Amino acid sequence: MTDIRTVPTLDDVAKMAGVSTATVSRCINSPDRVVAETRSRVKHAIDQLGYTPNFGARVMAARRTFTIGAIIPTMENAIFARGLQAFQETLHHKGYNLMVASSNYRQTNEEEQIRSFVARGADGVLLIGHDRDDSIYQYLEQQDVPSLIAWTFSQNAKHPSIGFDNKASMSALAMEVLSLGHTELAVISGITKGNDRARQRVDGVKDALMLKGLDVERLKVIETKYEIEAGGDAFQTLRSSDTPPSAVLCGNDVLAVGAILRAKKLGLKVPEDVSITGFDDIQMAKIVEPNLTTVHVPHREMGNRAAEELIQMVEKKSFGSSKKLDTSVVIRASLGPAHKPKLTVAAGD
Amino acid sequence: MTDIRTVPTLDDVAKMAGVSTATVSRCINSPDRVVAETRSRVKHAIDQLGYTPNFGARVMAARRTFTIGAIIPTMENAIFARGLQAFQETLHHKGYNLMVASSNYRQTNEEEQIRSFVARGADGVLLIGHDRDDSIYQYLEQQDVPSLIAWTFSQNAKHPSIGFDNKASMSALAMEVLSLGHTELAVISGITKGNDRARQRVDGVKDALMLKGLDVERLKVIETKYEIEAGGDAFQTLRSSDTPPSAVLCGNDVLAVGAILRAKKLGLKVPEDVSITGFDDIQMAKIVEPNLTTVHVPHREMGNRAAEELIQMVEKKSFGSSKKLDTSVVIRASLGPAHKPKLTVAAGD
DNA sequence: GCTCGCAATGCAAGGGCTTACATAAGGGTT
DNA sequence: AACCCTTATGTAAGCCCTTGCATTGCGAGC
Repeated sequence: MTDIRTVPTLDDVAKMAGVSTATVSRCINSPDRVVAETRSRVKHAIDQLGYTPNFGARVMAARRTFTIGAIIPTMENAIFARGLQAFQETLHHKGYNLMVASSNYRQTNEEEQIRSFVARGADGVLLIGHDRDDSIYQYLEQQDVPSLIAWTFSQNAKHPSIGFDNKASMSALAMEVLSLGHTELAVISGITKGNDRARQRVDGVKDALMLKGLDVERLKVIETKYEIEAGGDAFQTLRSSDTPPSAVLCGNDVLAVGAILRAKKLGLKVPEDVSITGFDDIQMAKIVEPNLTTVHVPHREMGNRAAEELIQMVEKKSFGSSKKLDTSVVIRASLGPAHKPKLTVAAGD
Repeated sequence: MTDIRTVPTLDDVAKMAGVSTATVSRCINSPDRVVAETRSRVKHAIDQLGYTPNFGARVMAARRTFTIGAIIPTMENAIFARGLQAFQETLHHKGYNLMVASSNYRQTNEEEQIRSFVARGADGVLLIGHDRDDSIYQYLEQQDVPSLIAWTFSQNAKHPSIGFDNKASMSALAMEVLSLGHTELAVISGITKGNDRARQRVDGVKDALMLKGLDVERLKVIETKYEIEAGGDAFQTLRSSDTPPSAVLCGNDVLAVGAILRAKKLGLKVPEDVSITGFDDIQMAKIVEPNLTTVHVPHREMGNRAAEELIQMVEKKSFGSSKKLDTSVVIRASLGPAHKPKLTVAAGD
């Protein structure tokens, strides 16, 4: 009956349980260092008082926030949403909270967000892709905040990453396309500047062409925003060239869906008149008609593993190890054999 | 040349600028209380040292974290992802960070997450929908953490909300359906337990039936998870009844897409054989074939406004005011006039 | 010229927790 | 029985800011 109406502190719990604050703290943070009987006494007191540790004090004393920051291009793209969902689930499981910010594919935004997270005491940060200014990595190192890169994987990068090989995956897909006799290929890519994933996907197509002994120079590449409409516009541009491609490989499913919709609008049949492929295998791929041939990426697994690895790095102060996840080419109706369209193109202009 | 290799603190800045720590603090937090000349001196010192305020200490002293928590059912549904994206953007704009957790439509999870966020010192929390145990609201009140509810709106609820009228919106859609002559309606709903939004949508359909003088009892309602496959299964169940519905209204677009895909798989034509509608107007609605008739919801606006309102509540300690946003029925190809399937009566009686 | 008020700044008290180190108690060993 | 080691717990020193109150300095009003 002393202080009614005030938030209980460690001290209160300690007094109630007849132990020191250190013991209470240990009960909470490393229970095995306290004998069972004491522990139960403390627990009882905690319940009685409805005690919750004060976050600020804890952060200050422990120099940890149990918070992980993730900076992704946008939550609106299903692939990030899905991976992030998995990431958060694992984080939560291990007692961490997730802070999220989005960069909108802008490096300056990303940098600002990183600094903001560090200032907010994030124990670690998850970043997408390797491409960014070196000063940011230095900053993170100087501030002693571990970072892990996801949605891509590269063996020889300086920083640990968990993801897949964008180049090889795209190359595998392109090989499938080429094996169907297509020779006139085009790529609708996302903006490659500052986006190694987009760049690698384009490179993957080039790899395949080289492997088949085809002329890489003839590959048409259009870069545009990752939006449905943009994909459609790019497709239309490609079609209106003198030598319209018989197969269009898109940098992701969103662009591919845009291309398919536009193709249909132009009166083209997919894949009879033109084959179209995507990348990511999001839900839409199985909804659009024809269903989209694409590269399947294990987004959830990536999110889960990224969380585990990052926590390792935070807790064990390990440097972090990279992990490559497998992707698979999923052949669906949007890809068909090449027919030389001759001059039967109905659309055009 | 004293302590090399250590993170600079307020003290260091103060010494360097030749002022007290209080002045430095004021420079950062309320610059107008410091004279310009001093301010610039301090700024200079901050830059020189690369000083960043220590988060923990700051939280502890100021009793604020500038962090807002949002607990949503799942990031994987585009409607939450999109709203959340907007929410985060506005938050960031105003100097707040976003913490995210997902409940997977489970109340117990949600409660745990709420407590976790409060313990982590969230300045406010964003919740989805009204349905939850009263004890949670009490807890939030007792802990003095303001909360705002989104994705729904109800005038007379005890708690402030920003969203739309699920019931009226669905009712408006149902009226459109009924006006096309459909009499045999069915609903594929999300699980309504603990989900007022789902419940209200079903109620909206019932409202419309009553308004038209039709028998509400005859409305078939199936509840299932918000997943494509589940929507398909539910559709199939409905079709296999003795009196298959001529129009199926789905609780959201995901279910509707599932229903459409399954309908096609079963050899049915949409909307000739059966009309199908959704709710939310996500991207998929315009991709699935036929395009989906649905209710358009201003997700981004909702996210932005929710952020503004919640910050108001946090900073001004205001109770928070509710705001209803407008939705609109979007008629697309998946909805057509009723034909009595067997005894082909012309529509429009 | 003196007093008063106000603006700018300084002083120093917390704020609640973690953890290195100190102490105490118990048990095994010789 | 003396000794040492281990285990359980206590003591108290931070951790680094914010902010109420105190102090100083200056111009205006009388």
